[in-house]
Amino acid sequence: MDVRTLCLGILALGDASGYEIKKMVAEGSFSFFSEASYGSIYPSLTRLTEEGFVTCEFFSQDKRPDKKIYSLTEKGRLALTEELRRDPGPDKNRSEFLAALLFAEAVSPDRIQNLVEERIDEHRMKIRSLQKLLDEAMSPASHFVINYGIAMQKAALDYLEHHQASLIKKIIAAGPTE
Amino acid sequence: MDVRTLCLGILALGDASGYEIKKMVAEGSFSFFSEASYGSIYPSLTRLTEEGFVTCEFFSQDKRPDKKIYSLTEKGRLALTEELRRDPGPDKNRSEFLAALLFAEAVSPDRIQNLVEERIDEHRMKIRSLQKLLDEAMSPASHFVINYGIAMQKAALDYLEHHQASLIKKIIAAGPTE
DNA sequence: AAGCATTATATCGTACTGATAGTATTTTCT
DNA sequence: AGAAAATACTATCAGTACGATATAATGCTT
Repeated sequence: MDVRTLCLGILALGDASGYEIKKMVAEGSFSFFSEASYGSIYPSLTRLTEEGFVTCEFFSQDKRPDKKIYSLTEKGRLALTEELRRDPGPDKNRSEFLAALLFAEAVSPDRIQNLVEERIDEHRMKIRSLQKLLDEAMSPASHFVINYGIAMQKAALDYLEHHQASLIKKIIAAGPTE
Repeated sequence: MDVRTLCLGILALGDASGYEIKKMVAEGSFSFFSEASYGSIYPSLTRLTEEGFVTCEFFSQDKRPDKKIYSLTEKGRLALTEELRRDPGPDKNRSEFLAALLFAEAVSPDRIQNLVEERIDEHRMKIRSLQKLLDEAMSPASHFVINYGIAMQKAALDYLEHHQASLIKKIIAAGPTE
C-alpha cells in the first residue's frame, strides 16, 4: 500500500494534519503494520489535494504553529473504496535482528545471547505499549488489529524465551569461533 | 539493513551470483524477513566490487547465460563484522491486510470474512513452505530463524482462526453498513 | 509447436526513507 | 531562574530501493 492510499485511509477515520498522520503511523494503531515518513506524507497530501481527493483547511493557531487539516472528499472516499476492493498484498516482515543472527554465526555466542536478550526486552515493551493503545481503541476493527499485534509480539517473545538457550548451545557446539 | 549489507552477509555464507542472491531473499531462509529487488542488488554488487569488498569472477556457461560469481574479500568480511557490531534496528511489519481491515469498516462484512479466510489459507501455505526450507537448512542459526518464522505464521493463523467470528459479529452489530 | 517457466544480467521511472532545517512553545531538569 | 529537552508543526532533498520491463537462450508441458 502506497502512502497515498494510507493517507486516504487514515483520513477516512477522521480529519487530520500531516503531523497527526505521521504520529498515527509511528505510534498509533497503525504503528504495528505500517510506516511512512514526512518526506512521503506531505507530498502525498499536496497531490491528493490538487487532485480533489482531499480538501485542506488552514488553521492559524495562537500558541502553536499553523496547522493544515485535511478532510476526505466524496471523490476520495470512492477512490479508497476502489483501492480496498483489490486483494491486499502479502505481509512483509523485515528483521535486522534475524539477519544479524544468520550472518553472525562467526561472531561470539556472548554477543548473540546479548542480542536475543535485548530483543526479549523490546518485545515486552512493545506488548505494554500495544496494551495501552487498546484502551483508546474504539472500533471493533482496531481492537482486532491491535490484539493481532499483541498476539504476534507475544509469539515472538515466547519463541525467543524458549529457544534461546538451545541456539547458544548449538552455536558453541557447531564451531570454534575465533 | 540496506541491500549492500544484505549482499555482504549472504556472500559471507558462500559465493553467489546476483540472481542467486535474489532467489535467496525471495524464496530461501531469508524470504521470511528480508527482500530486495534486482534494481538494488545489481547496482550494490557493482559498487561493492568497485570498492573492494567483493570480487567478481566471470563464468561462461555452455547452456546457460553467463554468470558472475561474487566472493567476499577480507575487507568485505571486516566491513560486515563492523556492521553487525551495531544494534539491529526494530523489526518492521507491513500489512496491507490489516490496513484494509481498519479502513474497510464501511465495507461489507462478507468481504471482510472473505479477506480473512484467504489470509488463513496463505498462512497455511507459508507454514508448509517454511517447513520444507527447514529440511535444507544446515546451520543452527538458520534452523532457529526458520522456526521463528514458522512460529510467527502459526501465531497469525491461530489468531485469525480464533477471532474471526467475533470480529464479523461485532462489525455487524456496530453499524448498519450501507 | 506453442507457450510458459527457468536461468541470468541489467536498467529506468517512480516512490520512499532518513536526515535535516526552521520556528515556537511547553515541560523537565538542575 | 535558567538551560536543556521534548513537543508541535511544516517542509525539502539526496540517496536508496522497488517494481516493471528488456533481452536472450534453454527446458518443460500440453
